[in-house]
Amino acid sequence: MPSKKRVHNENASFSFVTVSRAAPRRRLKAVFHDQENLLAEQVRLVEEQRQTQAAAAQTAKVAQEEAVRAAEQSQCTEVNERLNSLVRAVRSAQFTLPEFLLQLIQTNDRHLSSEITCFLDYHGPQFLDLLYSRRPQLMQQYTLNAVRSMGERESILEDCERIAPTICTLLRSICMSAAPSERRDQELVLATAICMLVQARSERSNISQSILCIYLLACGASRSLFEVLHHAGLSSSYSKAVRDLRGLSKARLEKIQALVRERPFMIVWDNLNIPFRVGEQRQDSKDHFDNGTTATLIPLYGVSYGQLSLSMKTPRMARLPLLQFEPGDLLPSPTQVQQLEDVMLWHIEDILLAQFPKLRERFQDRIAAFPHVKQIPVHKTEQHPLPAMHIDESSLDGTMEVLDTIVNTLSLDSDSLKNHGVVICAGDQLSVSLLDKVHDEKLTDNYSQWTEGQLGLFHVKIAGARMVANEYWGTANSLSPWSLWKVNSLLARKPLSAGWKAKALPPFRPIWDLIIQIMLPAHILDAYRRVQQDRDSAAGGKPRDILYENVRLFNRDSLILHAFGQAVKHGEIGVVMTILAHWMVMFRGTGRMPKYADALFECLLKLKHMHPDLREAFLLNWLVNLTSHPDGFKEVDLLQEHHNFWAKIIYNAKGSGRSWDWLGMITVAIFALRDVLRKVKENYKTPHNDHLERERLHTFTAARPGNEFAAPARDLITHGAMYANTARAFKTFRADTRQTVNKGVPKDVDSNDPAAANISITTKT
DNA sequence: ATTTATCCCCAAGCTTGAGC
DNA sequence: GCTCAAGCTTGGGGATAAAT
Repeated sequence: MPSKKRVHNENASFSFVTVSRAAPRRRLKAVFHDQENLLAEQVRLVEEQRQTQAAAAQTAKVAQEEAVRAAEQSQCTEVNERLNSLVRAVRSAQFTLPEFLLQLIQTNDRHLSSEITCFLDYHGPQFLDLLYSRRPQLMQQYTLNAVRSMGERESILEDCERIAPTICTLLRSICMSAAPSERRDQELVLATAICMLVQARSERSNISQSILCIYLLACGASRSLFEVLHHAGLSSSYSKAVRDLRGLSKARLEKIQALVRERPFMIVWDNLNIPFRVGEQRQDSKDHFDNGTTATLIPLYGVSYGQLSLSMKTPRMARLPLLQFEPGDLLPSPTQVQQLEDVMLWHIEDILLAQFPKLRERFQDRIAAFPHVKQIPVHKTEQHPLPAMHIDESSLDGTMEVLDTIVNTLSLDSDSLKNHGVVICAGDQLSVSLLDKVHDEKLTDNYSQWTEGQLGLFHVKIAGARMVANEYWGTANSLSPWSLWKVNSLLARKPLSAGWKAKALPPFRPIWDLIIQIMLPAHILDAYRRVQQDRDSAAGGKPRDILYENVRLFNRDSLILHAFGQAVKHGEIGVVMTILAHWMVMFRGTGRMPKYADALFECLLKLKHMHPDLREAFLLNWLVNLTSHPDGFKEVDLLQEHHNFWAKIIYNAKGSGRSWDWLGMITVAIFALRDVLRKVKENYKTPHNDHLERERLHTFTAARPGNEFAAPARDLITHGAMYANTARAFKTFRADTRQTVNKGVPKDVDSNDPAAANISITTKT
């Protein structure tokens, strides 16, 4: 026991030693002899004393409590006595007790009523607390009902009917015609009119006007429109609208700042380009791009606060992102190959059944379930957009500035960051690789300690679609009976530029629609018509049917693309990973997409070696679901792109006059374009086109006409698998084997010359 | 030419204190 | 303890300078 030890020490040191007259030796010895006994005795005495004191304190305390209890008792009996006498008085006044209480509260006697009002003002909460502690369930039920009835009181018209029945009847008789209109909700007009009248009476009752002015602001109404509607009484003034919006965003930001202190979160950012174009360029007004960055904060699903501690990240020791990898990591594993095959087979069947719903109905119980690997449970993701930053994130400095600004916006310091743990940062390939490069900036804060890059799956999907489109695009205007170009022009769709040689990247939407919506279902339906008997036609010295090979490869690759899109939609993150493992090889095979191939390789290997908790969080939050529908998942970076889309509309509406005019024109065009696109989709959704059948594309044909015009497509998996055989493969992820050797100063050189100090680098083999 | 920020004024509502 | 009015606060509107 520490206390005993302290006693021991104190007593042991309690001896005086005088230098001038030393104690007699024998006496000293005796003391020494007895010292242990003496100490034990002293310890015993001190302990005894302490016990007596404690006992005395205990008795005193008990006595005091006793007294208090007695006092309480007597007070209680006294109070009870008084209460009883009161109740007797009440009864003698011909009241029952409940009657008395209710009447007391409802009394209209001036003085009594005032007292009751005062009582409720000062002791109301206490009174309610007492009621609650007496009958919790009753009070809960009551509160719930009260809140519910408050919520129901939303209809303005109902309130009006109650408060001002005469005016309501009057207005109704004016605006309601005998025959109710089909196209117009007259109640709505009535409610609006009442709101306007009420606001004219008191400018403080302006809820409907406030809502309308926010709406106008979001639509990008001009200031003059605001003026007109405001003076008409339909909306509030422009300055109020701006004030409200500012208040709204301030409140949102405060909410986010509170949120990041109690919930784990991830951040996604993307750059936002707003073109400002002028009709006639002048020295002081030219076309220019405004580069900015928008970010969104997403609370993590399935992770508790502080669970992703910073220690889960292994410290980065080298400039290059070094990875430990084995031969098995270079290709998809056999399980993954099997998974992909299952998924592809399931999708082939699903596409057939989607075209013939009656078939699905008929064989309802015999349709196999989707081969699940690892699915994100259905949940609803919250999203909190952060203020747009006028920073160009596509540079190292910009990325650091973005991170700093976000941390400032969230008012996080190093302590709260430490409490929160690892922050997952999502973005496109460029953002993630920049984030990775920021890691070796030693001078500033070490961002790598608390960030984890997450490759955006939407951009991977775009890359995958481009790969398929470019590989099977063929040559424009060639006579080959099948190529993506051929199909595109047969369907009279908008001419595109694709293929590996094309200068511009193919637009994503049109090629996705072409491949997934139109060609894949058509091919599968056509292939179902035939039983494939031919095997690899290229084997041996047989003549090659290049078109047949192309179509088969295309079917495989587009099916993978389709499976990826579906897996994303349903939150099937296991299948997504499987496909990524395949695409990693296929991107290599193209020879033109090294960045995405590297990014996927790095991403998958990082995931393999990641701390299990962090990996789970990473995977569960790789996709978001804003609707909580089972098929409502989407990629995190797509969400950000959608934000940018809206930001552009709203921001541009408030830009300077020129851009406003310009954007006004564009937005009109966007809707027109979208309508056209929809129409095209509707018309071509189930293309009944016998081109595939006529050309017998899904059959091996030895001497096919037009074969000589077809450009053979590569089997991207085969090509990609060969990449690892090259000398410089994966060089980004391997440590630099060169070592520095100090060879000293050569003898024939002046040793005072610092430039002569020769350190040479040799390669160790 | 238009938006945005700021200042000033006004009206409604709330608080406080005097008078009854 | 109630009523009423003065004073204070808040929110809204309008004008105008600054910015774009």
